[in-house]
Amino acid sequence: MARQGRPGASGISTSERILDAALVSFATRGYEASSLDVLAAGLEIRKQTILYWFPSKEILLEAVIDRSAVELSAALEHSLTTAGGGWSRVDAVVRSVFRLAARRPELLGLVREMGRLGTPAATRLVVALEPLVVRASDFLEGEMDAGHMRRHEPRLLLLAIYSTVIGMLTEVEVLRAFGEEPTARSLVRRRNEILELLRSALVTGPG
Amino acid sequence: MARQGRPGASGISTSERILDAALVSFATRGYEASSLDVLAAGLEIRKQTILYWFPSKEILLEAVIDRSAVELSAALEHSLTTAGGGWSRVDAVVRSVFRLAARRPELLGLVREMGRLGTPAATRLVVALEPLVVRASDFLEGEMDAGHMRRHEPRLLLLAIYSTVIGMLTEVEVLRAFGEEPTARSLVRRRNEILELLRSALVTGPG
DNA sequence: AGATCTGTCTACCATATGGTAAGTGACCAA
DNA sequence: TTGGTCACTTACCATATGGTAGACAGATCT
Repeated sequence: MARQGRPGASGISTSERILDAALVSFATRGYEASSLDVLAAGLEIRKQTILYWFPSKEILLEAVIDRSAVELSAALEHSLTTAGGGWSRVDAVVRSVFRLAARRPELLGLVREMGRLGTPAATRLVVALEPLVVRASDFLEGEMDAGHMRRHEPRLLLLAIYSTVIGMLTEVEVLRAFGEEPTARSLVRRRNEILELLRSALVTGPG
Repeated sequence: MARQGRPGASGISTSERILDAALVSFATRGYEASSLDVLAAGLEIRKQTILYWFPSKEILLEAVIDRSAVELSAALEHSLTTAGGGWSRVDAVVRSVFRLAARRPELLGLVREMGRLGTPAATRLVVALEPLVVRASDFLEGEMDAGHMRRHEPRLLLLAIYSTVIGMLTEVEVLRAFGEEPTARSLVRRRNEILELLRSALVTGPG
């Protein structure tokens, strides 16, 4: 892994700036379509400075993934662990994902990009997020056992929730086709729509 | 648009073979990451033959999109128009999307790729599929008015359904992370899971 | 037979790509 | 003062990219 490099007068270190820009580019244009030259130009440094901190493009990708995985875990783990039981915890997690999407959309974009970054890059991200999946899945199963939620296969249910949330957060072009502009207001509407849907799909008893 | 070119002895015309291969490559590797040289090599022709039929890479993309839009519309329009009313129509449409995913996964992959193919390519696909969206949206609204389905904003509901289905069909890497192998058996399980979920989320009255 | 059209090819080209090698200046410890 | 490390640079390079120009064989038309 690349060492840190102290922050210059500018505030954040060069390597951090590179990671930030690379994350955005990988998440929006895609890894293969991102070029080190363009990246460097955007940062007003030379390409070789990038290669100084990250000896190859692939190593840069790995660094981006590792850092993003940490950030993603941090954002989710809190609400997944501490929020109340039953539906209110699902609600809390979904809300925190939406909050994350508003603050750092690139992170969700990178997750969506996973599919194209075949092995081993995708594996790296998957492995890093695995504990989260396990925890979420166990939680859902427990709630079903307790009769608080309709019975489904926890993993598949989780996959469905994931797909819905990620899709509604990242598919900007499709959004437009469906008449939604990617504004903050729209984000809230989409969040509420998902919550309603999930609630009526999952919660048992009087609605 | 490129003319057709009669089919050689081999069966299908060169231009069709190019479109097929390009669709697969665009859908899996992405447009920018697909190279004409590699495409040509896979077809055992020279790159210039591709450029003969499609004068530029972008024109090739447009042709791929146009053809795919036709195929997508055809696959969906039938079940969207003819299947029974209420829930059974939603059921029929979802099933036909899954059938399409089994037969021609590239088509769904291309749709998912839309986001990265910014304007005007994405617009092209969106415009071509717009009538489908309108019809589906109107149908949902009608069912809600009739009290057959829980009230939601039709467009947002459609977007959520779209996200879920596309996600569960195309996010192979995530699938693995969630313990699902991309087999035919798994496809059926995922389909049934989605149908159950949607049913409990949408259908009113005794479940 | 000669001219034309069609489909594919070889030969190039300018540019962009990821990456190597070797510098340069600032700072720091001896 | 000098030697070394750090952060970043200029100078290259082999390869791959999308695309142009034009040759060539076979079919079709006159």
